[in-house]
Amino acid sequence: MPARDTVEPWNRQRLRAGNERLLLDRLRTLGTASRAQLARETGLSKPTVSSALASLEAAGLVHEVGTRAPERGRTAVLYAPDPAAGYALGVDIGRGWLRVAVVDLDGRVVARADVRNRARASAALTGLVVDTARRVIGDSGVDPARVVHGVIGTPGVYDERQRRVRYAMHLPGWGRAGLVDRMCEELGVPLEVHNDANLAALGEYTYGVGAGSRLFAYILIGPGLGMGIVSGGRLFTGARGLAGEIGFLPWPGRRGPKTAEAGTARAREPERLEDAVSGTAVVEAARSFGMSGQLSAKTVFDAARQGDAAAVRAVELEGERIAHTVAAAAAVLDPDLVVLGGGVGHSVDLLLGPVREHLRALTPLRPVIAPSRLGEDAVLLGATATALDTARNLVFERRTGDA
Amino acid sequence: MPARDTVEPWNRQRLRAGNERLLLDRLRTLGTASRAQLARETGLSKPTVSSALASLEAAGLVHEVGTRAPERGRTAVLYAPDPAAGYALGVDIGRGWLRVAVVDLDGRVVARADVRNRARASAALTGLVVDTARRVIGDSGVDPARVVHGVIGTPGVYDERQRRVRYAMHLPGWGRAGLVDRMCEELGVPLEVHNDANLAALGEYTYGVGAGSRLFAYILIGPGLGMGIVSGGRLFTGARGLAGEIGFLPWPGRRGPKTAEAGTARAREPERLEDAVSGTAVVEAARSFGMSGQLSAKTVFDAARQGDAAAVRAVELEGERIAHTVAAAAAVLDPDLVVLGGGVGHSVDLLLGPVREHLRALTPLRPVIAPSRLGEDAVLLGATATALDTARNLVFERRTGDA
DNA sequence: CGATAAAGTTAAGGAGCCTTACTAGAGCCG
DNA sequence: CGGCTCTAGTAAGGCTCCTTAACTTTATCG
Repeated sequence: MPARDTVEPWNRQRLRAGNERLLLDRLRTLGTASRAQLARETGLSKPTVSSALASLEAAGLVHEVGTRAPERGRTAVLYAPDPAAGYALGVDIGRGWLRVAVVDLDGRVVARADVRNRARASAALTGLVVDTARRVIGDSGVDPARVVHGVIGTPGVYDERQRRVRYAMHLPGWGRAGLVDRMCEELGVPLEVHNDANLAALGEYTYGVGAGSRLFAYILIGPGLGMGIVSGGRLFTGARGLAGEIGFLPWPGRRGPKTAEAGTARAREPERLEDAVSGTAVVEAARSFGMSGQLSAKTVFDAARQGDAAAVRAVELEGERIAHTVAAAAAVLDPDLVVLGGGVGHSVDLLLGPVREHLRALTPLRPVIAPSRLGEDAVLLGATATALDTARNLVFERRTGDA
Repeated sequence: MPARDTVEPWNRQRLRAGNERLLLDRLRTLGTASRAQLARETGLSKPTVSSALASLEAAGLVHEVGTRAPERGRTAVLYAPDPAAGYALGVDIGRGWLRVAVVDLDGRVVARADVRNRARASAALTGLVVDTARRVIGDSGVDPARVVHGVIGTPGVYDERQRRVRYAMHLPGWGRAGLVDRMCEELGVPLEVHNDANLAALGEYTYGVGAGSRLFAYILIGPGLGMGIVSGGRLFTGARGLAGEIGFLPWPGRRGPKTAEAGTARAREPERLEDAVSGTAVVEAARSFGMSGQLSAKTVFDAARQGDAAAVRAVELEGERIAHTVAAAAAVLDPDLVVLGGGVGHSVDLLLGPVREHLRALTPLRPVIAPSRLGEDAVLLGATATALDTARNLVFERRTGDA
């Protein structure tokens, strides 16, 4: 496999930086450790560890946190990364809710807000995001200058060139150019934008059931349909960031490979897989099976739980369609785990059975299927996890500058 | 994105090795360069380049290859990597043909053989591989000890634990355990086994139309159906090496999402996508449309080229089914390029039109679709490219040992 | 033939790591 | 209680390898 990683020359400064980085990372995974312990674990000599750790402490990235007495011998001084050396911002812009959180470098949430998103225009939405973020940072008591990076999760894909979000049909006005730049400016925090399904996948990988999976897929079923793919701990985005846009999967409802010839397209089938699987599709299916009244995905699932025949059939159909989606993803990606989340997350217990059953009929590849553990928080936590990663890098790289 | 790369400490020796590596890699991409030029390009100082290059030369990895006079000033001494510092072996085990090639470190083929594979048992096949490989190495005039690594391409997936190839239905006896170990022993060359579609993808990426693609998919249509995925220059294999096993894609012929309810499974449709798209499926389709006689995929395509109505319909159907495959892959992976290869490679010109047309109806995502440039050689060249990469690493790492 | 420019070497200096040898502190044991 | 032993951490010296700067060599140009 070609493609090298590093292109920079390795001089002594890089050597030093590399070792400090190594120590800091090890300290983060261990939580707390003495110098002697770090020397044993990293393979560096004790003097080197002492001096590198002194640099890190001078930069404010690390500090003493107490002592520990070994079974015999001198008590060791323990060090730990300083969680307050920087903060990261996570934002989840959904159709119904706006969620914002600030986390410290340990990943702990220090402040959070969930507000209803009633914005119907771009200016209202950006204003709401900026105001809420300012309020959350204020609530946290953190110096705003210490918030070094932010990540926003949203439906659609951010186009770096045009500086706008594309394919975000459910958020009115959100596709205008320059919105993110303006928020970035007003908040004074560098912002990145990522697809919500991708972030949910990363969140579930970092804090939820995905931990340790070699390749896992997170299917986000809400107002829309999306999939996030995490491969070896990294997001898999495809050539243009559109990987996992499974709303576009070929779907017999649209124009089956065989019906093309005969021209016998069937009437009531939705045109796109997205419309067939998303939350609104459940409602439509329930209606076509005879349910009536004010329906939402939640009420249909609740009715199915009560044994309502039409609702049960709608849920069954939804399970079948999800199975189709999972089967396609399994054949192409070979995941060891598929997580179902999003709006239907609360009702995955009802769906798991039908999905697994139909999957048996569709394909011999059967990855483990599990419900989301983070539920509605997956996108937000994925955003903070991503921002956290960048923030840790930034704080480390700036360590020589000021402090 | 979490997951760090290096875990080892950076001491002085690693520093030196890293810089030598940097120089060697740069020399490989440039082909040939002077010391001053390398110093400018890598950012290392001239004395460092001189001394590191002297080490590499002492190890036999690099040598002088002449001089070049700049516009003004002293003539420069040019260096280049020594292609004879090691060799790599590539093997393509197909149902009809066995292909073996030996390449030098520059990737140039120094000897090659293509023989018919008539083996019908495991012993015959391993014997044929070993004999042919020995013969090719002999023909090349290369010291067998200098062949440091080999890669074998085959249908199916190699299971490291059970030490056998799985899912290779078209090769009788090839699934037995320990075969690869035995060949490795008899040849005295470390061997790896990879899926043929994966290697073809890598071959097409390295030497063919895939060059520079951020994410590209190679669909191998032959006796079977497979897909290789190259992401950022690296093979994407999924959790268990089964990524791209698109023979398992859900296919309405098997049991469409809708026919499940109505129970109106249609008669003549193949059960699995693999059977519907592979070369033999073209023959069956042609037959069902009225062609008769001794048919092969090639004869059907030839007849279509002549205007035979039944053959044209069969090709049309094949194009439609391939479009289904491409659409599924596009929605999940977002490739910027999809290459069609394998046995149908010669006839891709006939298929491209129908595939593109049906794709328009299936999905708004339309990656570039191109025919394979390497044709039947894709698997073999992918095998040599993969073996070459390992061989280069091995030769570099052994540089201090003997030489 | 001297000025200029580029390639490459030599010499001096320094950064950072390792090893060795030491000090500091804590428990155990006679 | 003093010495022994074991671990943590520090100090000094040495080694490797990189950089800077000056110098040599060799080519072209006026």
